[in-house]
Amino acid sequence: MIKTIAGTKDTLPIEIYKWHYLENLVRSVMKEFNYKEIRTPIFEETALFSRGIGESTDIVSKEMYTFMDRSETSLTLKPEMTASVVRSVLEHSLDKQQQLNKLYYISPMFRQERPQAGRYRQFHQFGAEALGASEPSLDAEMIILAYDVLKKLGLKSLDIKINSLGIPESREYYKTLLKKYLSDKTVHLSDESKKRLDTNILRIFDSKDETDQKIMEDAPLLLEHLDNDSLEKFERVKELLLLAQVPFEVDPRLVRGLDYYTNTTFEIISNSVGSQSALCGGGRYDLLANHIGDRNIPGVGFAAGIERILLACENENCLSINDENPYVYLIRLNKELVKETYNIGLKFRRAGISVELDYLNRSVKAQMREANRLNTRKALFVGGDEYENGEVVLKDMDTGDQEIIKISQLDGIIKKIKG
RNA sequence: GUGGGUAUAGCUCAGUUGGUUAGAGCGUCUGGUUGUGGCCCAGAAGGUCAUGGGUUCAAGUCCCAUUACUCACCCCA
Repeated sequence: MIKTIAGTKDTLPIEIYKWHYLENLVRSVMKEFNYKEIRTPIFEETALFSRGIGESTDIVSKEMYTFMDRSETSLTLKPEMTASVVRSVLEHSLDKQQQLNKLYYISPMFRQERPQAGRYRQFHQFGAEALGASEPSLDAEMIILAYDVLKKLGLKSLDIKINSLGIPESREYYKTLLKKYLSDKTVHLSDESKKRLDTNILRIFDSKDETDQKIMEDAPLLLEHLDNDSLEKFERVKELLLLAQVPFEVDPRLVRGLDYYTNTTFEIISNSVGSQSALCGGGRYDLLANHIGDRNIPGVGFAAGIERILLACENENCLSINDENPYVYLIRLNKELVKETYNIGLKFRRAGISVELDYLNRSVKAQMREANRLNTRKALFVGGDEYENGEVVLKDMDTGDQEIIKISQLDGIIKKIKG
């Protein structure tokens, strides 16, 4: 038997309503904030990601699905969306048509990691990117936007962590301070962290190793060494979050893995999922456009993991009601009336009312059981004396009440149901 | 890439110190008097006990290998 490959999964009909619900919610919140949807190809030239995300990152160095096509071009399935969106804005000069572009997406992403709870090789993200302004109001808007979606789903145990990485100049200076601080402690660091000394020293803060954490407790913090402009922007982000009544905590240790971040970074964490607890992450990337293109476009954005969010919803019992069932089930009382029943069903369907009926030649009892299983609101009986008299019987499945309706009045009934 | 766990019906799982024909609940299907669901009752279908080897008179059960799944590390959504 051929099965799905590791780290991918089928989303079966029984659970699809959750995805529809989440997707609809995302679209409506995005509309409230005036973000426009953008769709980009599932694969891009490899160079876009290696340059945009950063050669030294884990994503680029070991997690990308990269392959050659027949013309020997190196292609990569998108591992994240920001680089693609920025590429698209540059390519179509959206930044020249209007100064600020507010964009959102819902899309699959691909990373070749070892799968575990809340981590898949094909996974799905929704997210937003605002390109063309470095105003802190947009940084705050990203956090508010993401938080509103999660809140509207009914999620409770959410922690928002924010930090500022400042600008490269102050960050470089700070790195020398950190190196100096660690210089006499290097031997005590974990092997992983020793490697980070050269590749990405900031990420030693992320280490889960206990001795590492102890060492880092007294380390100098980037937040204490920001330039004045970055500090002021960070203050404004915090002000706006307070005003929006979005709870957050400043986490000076929050260091995101991607190279392109400047100033604001943030993460939304849930403690009702497994160890992959980040539902959402994002930040500002004012330098990215220049990296992959020919001009500067300041930007800020976030990405949220749909599988993780749905997992959290499951564990917190949100989204438990599936309302994607047909409205009425047609019960065929006499076997000879197959065509007639089918035709009445078609009438409902073409009028925009969702209908199911029997395709298996089953007994009336079996048809009723099916109607009950589907949880339809009504059952409509076609056949017997009533049908001979030009009538059908409409039964309410909750109350059990039945009423006799002239077939000639069916159009009116349909109108009433729709109204 | 590293480490732990698991593998018996469509799903969730029992299966004793190895011992006849492998079980339950849920789900599915049929029926419980002409044409009416849920609850209840009766019945039916459904299994290469992951795969391959080994030990034994005898293996779902013990041993080894393989594969798959799963959780965690690294990192991330």
